[in-house]
Amino acid sequence: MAYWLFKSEPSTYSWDQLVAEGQSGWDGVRNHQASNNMRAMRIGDRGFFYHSNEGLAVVGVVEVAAEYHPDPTDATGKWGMVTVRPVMAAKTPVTLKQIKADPALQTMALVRQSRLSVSPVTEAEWVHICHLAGVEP
DNA sequence: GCCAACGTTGGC
DNA sequence: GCCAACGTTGGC
Repeated sequence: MAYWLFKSEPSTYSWDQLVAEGQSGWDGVRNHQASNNMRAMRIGDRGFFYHSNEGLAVVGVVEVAAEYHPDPTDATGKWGMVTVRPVMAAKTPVTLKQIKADPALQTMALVRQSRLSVSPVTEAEWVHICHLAGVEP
């Protein structure tokens, strides 16, 4: 199983909306690196849901419910998306500030490539952040 | 194929 | 609201 991190601006699409809807296509990604990360996802992979711009924290855990398939919002047919569903909310959101201050998390793509909206997370990073968030890895 | 101009993302 | 990082576009 692999681990990932999905960024979303809460004003555009929030954790609460995902919980309310039960699942969602991760549409709108128009960046090759982010798109390639989604291509590599398999059903059952887990990801952190991160609020960017406002909140600036990991707020929940999601699971990949459908692998890479066409993004209906893309008229060109070139881009795809995965479908995710919420697994559990973070008991304690893990802020970007915490992550940046944590020596064990400096190598995270979130820290090193701040503009990448879908990024990989290592197992060590996953376990570490789950502990900070108060959820079972 | 290079690079300047421009647009977007996202932290501060 | 500003600006750094970075991707894309278009002229040459």
